[in-house]
Amino acid sequence: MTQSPAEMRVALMAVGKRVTPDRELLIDIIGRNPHIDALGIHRLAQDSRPRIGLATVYRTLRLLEELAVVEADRLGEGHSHYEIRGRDHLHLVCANCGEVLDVPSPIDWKGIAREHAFVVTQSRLELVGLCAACRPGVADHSKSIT
Amino acid sequence: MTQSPAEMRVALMAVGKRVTPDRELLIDIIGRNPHIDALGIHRLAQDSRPRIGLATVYRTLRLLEELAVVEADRLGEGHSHYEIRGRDHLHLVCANCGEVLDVPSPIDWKGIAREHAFVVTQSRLELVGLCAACRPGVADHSKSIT
DNA sequence: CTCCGAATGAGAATGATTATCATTATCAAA
DNA sequence: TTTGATAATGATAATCATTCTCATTCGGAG
Ligand SMILES: [Zn+2]
Ligand SMILES: [Zn+2]
Ligand SMILES: [Zn+2]
Ligand SMILES: [Zn+2]
Repeated sequence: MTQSPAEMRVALMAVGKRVTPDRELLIDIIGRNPHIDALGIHRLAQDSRPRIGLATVYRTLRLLEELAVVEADRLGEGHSHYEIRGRDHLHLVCANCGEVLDVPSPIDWKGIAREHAFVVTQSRLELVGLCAACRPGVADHSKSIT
Repeated sequence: MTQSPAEMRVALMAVGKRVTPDRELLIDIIGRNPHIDALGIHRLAQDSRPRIGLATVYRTLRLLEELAVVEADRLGEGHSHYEIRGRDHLHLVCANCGEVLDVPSPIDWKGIAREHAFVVTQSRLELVGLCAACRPGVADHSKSIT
């Protein structure tokens, strides 16, 4: 359940997919930028490969999700953010500035799964609120709530 | 942080919004059908008020979300599902049949919040996996994964 | 009853994501 | 290396959920 940019190569080959330059670049970008979104990935990718299309970004993201190499989270916004699948953790999402804190997961989902005869394959946990910098009384950071 | 179809009336009036027949009907439907989606709500609403528009459903959902009367969850799918805000709980979402189990939340987010100087206003917790009926080796239920 | 702002319905617009299709890249066999 | 089969890609159209617009209707204060 843990992946690294290098292990992706194995995951791809395991299902007969090619390890292309595009795919190596994209997984590398995601690895270096936790919680980045599709457009952000595309923008960064174009620095190295100007002709890469947005469709390839989405296609690759979906493929890597299916291979359980990356995972998507909505993080309170209307689109997805991606990160390499790693240690189980939850997200503290600031509703004001968008800051996302990764916190070790306090959930014993093995126990919960056992208790409910449920096979857990994925956990999405997020707490939305205000980060220290955005506490009431502090000047706006960026994406203020209307 | 807990609401009932009746309390909505108070919440609406508190911010100068009207308690219309549409709104009463919609909140009632959501109350009776946990984890229902916008189209489902619209379909049921039309039984009582054939002329109600989908826009009204979405407008009302957004309003009730802002008033913290209902909350939305993605539940693994590409659209939102709604339920009345009640006891803090997490969702066990079956990736195969779509079944959603509500489980009391095992998360001490007060402690987490304190620890990270974070003011938590909302928690979205879900575990995706396979329910008892969909365990490997069991015949398909409905929405099988491709 | 009359007036005005709130609420609604119908449909256009938007934004994210996916599908299509013609073209290009890859890799193995000849 | 050339060829041929197949996977991957780019450009763009299509989809899907949700939001917006605006003309019309509704509801309640006066
Ligand atoms: Zn903040
Ligand atoms: Zn994270
Ligand atoms: Zn199931
Ligand atoms: Zn629930």
